[in-house]
Amino acid sequence: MIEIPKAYEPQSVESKWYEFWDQNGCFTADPARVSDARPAYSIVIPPPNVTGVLTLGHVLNNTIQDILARKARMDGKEVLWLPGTDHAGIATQNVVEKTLKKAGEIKHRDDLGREALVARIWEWKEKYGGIILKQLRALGASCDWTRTRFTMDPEYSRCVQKVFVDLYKKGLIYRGKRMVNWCPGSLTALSDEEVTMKEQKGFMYYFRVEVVELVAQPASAVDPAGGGGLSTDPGEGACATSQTLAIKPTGIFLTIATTRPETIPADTAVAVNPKDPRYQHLIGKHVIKALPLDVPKELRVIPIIADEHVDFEFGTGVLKVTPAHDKADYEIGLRHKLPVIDVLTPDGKMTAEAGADLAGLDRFVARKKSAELLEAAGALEKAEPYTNNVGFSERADVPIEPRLSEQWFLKYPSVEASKACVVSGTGSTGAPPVADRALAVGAGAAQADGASVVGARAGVEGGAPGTAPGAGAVPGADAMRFYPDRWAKVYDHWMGGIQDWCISRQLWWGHRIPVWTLPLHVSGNEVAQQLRDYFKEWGIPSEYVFIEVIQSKPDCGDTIRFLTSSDEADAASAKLNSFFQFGKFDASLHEGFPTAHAKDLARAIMDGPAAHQATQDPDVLDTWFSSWLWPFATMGWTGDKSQDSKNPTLQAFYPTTDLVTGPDIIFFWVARMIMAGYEWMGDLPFRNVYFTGIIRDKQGRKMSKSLGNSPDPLDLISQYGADALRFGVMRAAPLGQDVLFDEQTVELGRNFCNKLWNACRFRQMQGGAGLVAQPPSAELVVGQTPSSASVQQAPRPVDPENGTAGGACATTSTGDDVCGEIDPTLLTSDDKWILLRLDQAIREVTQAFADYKFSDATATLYRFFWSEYCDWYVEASKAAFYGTDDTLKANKLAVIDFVLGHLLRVFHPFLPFITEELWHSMGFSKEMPESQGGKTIMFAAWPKPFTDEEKSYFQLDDAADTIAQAKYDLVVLARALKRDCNIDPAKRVKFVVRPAGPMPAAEVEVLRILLSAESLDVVGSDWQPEKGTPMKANALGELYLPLTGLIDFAAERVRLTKELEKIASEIEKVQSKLANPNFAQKVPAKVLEEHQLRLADWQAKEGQIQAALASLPE
RNA sequence: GGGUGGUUGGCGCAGCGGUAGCGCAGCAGUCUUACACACUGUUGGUCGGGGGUUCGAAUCCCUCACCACCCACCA
Repeated sequence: MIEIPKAYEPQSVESKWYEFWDQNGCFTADPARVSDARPAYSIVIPPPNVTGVLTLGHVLNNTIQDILARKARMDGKEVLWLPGTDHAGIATQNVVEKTLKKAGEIKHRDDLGREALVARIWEWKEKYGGIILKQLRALGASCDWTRTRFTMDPEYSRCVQKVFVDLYKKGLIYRGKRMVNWCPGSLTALSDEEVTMKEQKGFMYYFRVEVVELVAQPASAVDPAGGGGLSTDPGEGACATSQTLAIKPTGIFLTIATTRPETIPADTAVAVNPKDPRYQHLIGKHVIKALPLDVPKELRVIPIIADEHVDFEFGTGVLKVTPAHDKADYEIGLRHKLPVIDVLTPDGKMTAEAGADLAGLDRFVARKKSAELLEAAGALEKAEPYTNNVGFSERADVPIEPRLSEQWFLKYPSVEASKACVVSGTGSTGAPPVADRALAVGAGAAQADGASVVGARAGVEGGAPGTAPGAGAVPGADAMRFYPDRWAKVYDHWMGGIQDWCISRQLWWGHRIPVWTLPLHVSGNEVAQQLRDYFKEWGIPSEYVFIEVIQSKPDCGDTIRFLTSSDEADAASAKLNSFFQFGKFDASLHEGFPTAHAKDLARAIMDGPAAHQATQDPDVLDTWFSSWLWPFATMGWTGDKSQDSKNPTLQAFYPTTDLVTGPDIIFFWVARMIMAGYEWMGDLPFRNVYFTGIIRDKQGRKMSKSLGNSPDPLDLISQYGADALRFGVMRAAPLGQDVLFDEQTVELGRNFCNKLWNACRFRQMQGGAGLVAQPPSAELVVGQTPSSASVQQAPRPVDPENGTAGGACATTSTGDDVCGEIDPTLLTSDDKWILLRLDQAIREVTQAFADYKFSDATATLYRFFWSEYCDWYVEASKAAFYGTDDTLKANKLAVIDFVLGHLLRVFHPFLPFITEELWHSMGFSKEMPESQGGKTIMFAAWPKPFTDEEKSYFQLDDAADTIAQAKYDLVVLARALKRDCNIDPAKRVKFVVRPAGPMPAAEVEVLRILLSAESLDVVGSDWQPEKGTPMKANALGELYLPLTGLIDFAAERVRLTKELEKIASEIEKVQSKLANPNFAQKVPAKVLEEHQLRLADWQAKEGQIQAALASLPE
């Protein structure tokens, strides 16, 4: 006999079952099993950073995914939950660089060099990377670990390269010199999305400049504005021609407001609004820049220009134009052909061009310094405290610098198709959110043209929300839903104003841009053609390599640009690779290399300076440029249509069903995945997107290391158990709202598990010991019960003590010799009540799933299990268990088993470990066929609510429900009565009941047990209580608490009067409503009736109380 | 500046047109033979302010206030 411990101890249970699931391949998805009867369900994990460790955010996110996956398995779907990690360029490189620096191995990344550093990062990744995936196991995540992917897996890299070449060929990727967000901390360009605005306190500096006129010398008619003196190219030096201009002071001063005085040396104009009457007359004149002071005035002359961009309300209405260091200014510079002076180094220090006073200083030090310089020169008018928004690098947390640099940009593909493809997801009435799909639509089969998608949207807006928008359309091409749907607006807004994406990063860790350039001294076209022939000879298909001749500077020869999605496994590509690494050209002159051609080529290329070698672009791609392919690149996508159409995984599981992620990456990731999905798969990447909230502490603050308010989930798991953490977090996480995390909620989860544990223990004790050890009975297979599926699903645990008094095997009157069969004729009102509650709970939880309202589901589970099952049903069942009627006991056990068997299954997605443990130790697993719960509860069928047939089979009518409910109500009233009469709650007292209708002895006993009464006498209408006996009454009858000689009449009078007052006020409320002539006239009949009933109800109570009051002796 | 979400008892939330509910916490009892990680009972709210629609409003509309987040090149 196995004794269940008094308290649930999760630790050993959790590791045991996780190992069991894992080793038995329970998480493994097999596309071959997908069929009409077994639809596919898929989720791809939002890949955590490979450097990541588990946070509460991950717990929230992955618990939801796990719940969805487990529910889908119980629904009989073939489930793929695909895990993996992201290489996370900047973050990972930073981590490893820091580690190396800390260890004193390097001072700077250059100490190692590119190849060595990347090798070290790989080393680090192999050793420490993906810890988080291991941690997810502790949480119970049912990921298909056999399919774990990394965004820098060779196959994945090939996808990235392929996509790059594809986009390039489509003309969507281009290289250009643009203003980008430059991170002086990480020394790389960033996308707009990686910049977060922060309010910063600083100063608005007002400084004066003198307006001058320039008198051109006849000798040199140079335009001072565009003059070489202010040339962009420092190598060409200051333009001496300016010196020949005479400066004529005007005595007029302009005051300029700026927050960045350190950029004054980089100003190349001063702008005013052309409509600004204050300054119109100055347009075309010049000013002398205030800085740098060590440059002669003549060299600091900049023009006053007119530009609409200038807001004359702001500051002084005069804008200093710094094309090198401000996006808007750069635009102005372009419009007015202004020169660009860069005074900042990549790491944010002032260059020599900023003047001797500032050169070498950090930009923020220089800001103060330049203010001082202005002040010293008498140019500073004032400095006012000022708060403005400054863009920060999300990763490095330093202010970014707008910086002109040469980068790769992407014009987003499939934008039109991706726009407005999201429909409202609120209504639960619509198509099932968890889309059932038979064989998934593969690439090419689906048509997601913009028109049909937009049409779907229009239909919804046209007043038919919730109707399946894609109905009639190509399967798989219907729209996507966001939960909560308000994010669709955010998505639409972003899609509407979409800007080209800067995809190159000046880092070493990542997907290196698959572009090589080869400067030539000969005709590019000729060489290009030669090369194409060459590749042809090698057998390299043209789609693998793209060759073009690009424009070069006039004094140089042509440059050839190659793009290739190289495949190292491919012999031809190996040649290609070695070819591009031109330094190794000679080494490649071995067998198979067409020597003649090679020589020609070598001559063509190498007949020049050594610098003229093919070099690969040094930059890597933005991490998101690989993650946006995640839904299909993880499934073995190749981009080759015929190959992909034969890929069972892709065919079965793409598009994925649900995506669970945070709204903070809606642009970074979600939107881009949608575009990528349309572009390369011809279909959206997922049907539903669930946006989690953000985890905050109980004061509503974001979790952060510095605040120390972010508990380690693993600590919580070891302290409370994974189920407890899951349940706690889900309870606290309503759809669409941030989660205020309090450890207390995990404690509550633990208590809940413990309660569940003990509820099962109670069942074990009633049935005797040894449930576990009992072999399964052959005849206990599903399919023998009367009507229906759900009854058939009801597991009936093997009774331990076949034949004993406590056993469930007492033959029931149905005539079946099935153990634990519920005999409907023996069901008490309590039994029927709990079955109805169970039914209701199953309905609610199932609906909550359909709506993605997991906190609703947990609330229902909590209520049903704790408040209804434990507090009432189990307590009531003790009447039978303490009694002597074995038939009744057996039937009671059958009901309990039925309820627990369903309960465990409904709980399983939320509490996978404890439910699995109990499923087995209670013997439920022995009841079920191997594939439907016999082996693991994971594949047991999700409980269904009762059908009408089943309800009538069990005679689950409202009457029984009402009786049980009234019984419990009366118990509550009686307990309160005991308190009101100042009776020690522990004292067992005698009650007397006068039932309003017939009341079987068993019911009376239940009532007695619930009241924990010493006795409960049933009396008839002829019985008269002693005057003033405290009484409570409801529809069930009147309950007296005879207190011979103990009644405090005065106290009782007070109590009753108080009660009467309350009732009177309720009556008054209803009456006044009914008295309103408008009310009776306008109100629906149902409401009117309901009010009248309520009134009658209160009045009846009033009568009872009044009678009691009247019976009190004077 | 624009947008979104929120404002219901001490805390966290539900209710979204017809008797203001739940869970924690609090308070008072109880080691009642599943569970003190429990049980029983119980105190707290004119639903942010104002206006409107309605027989009736926490619930719909308008407006204001505050909080949070997102977007936006105001130097």
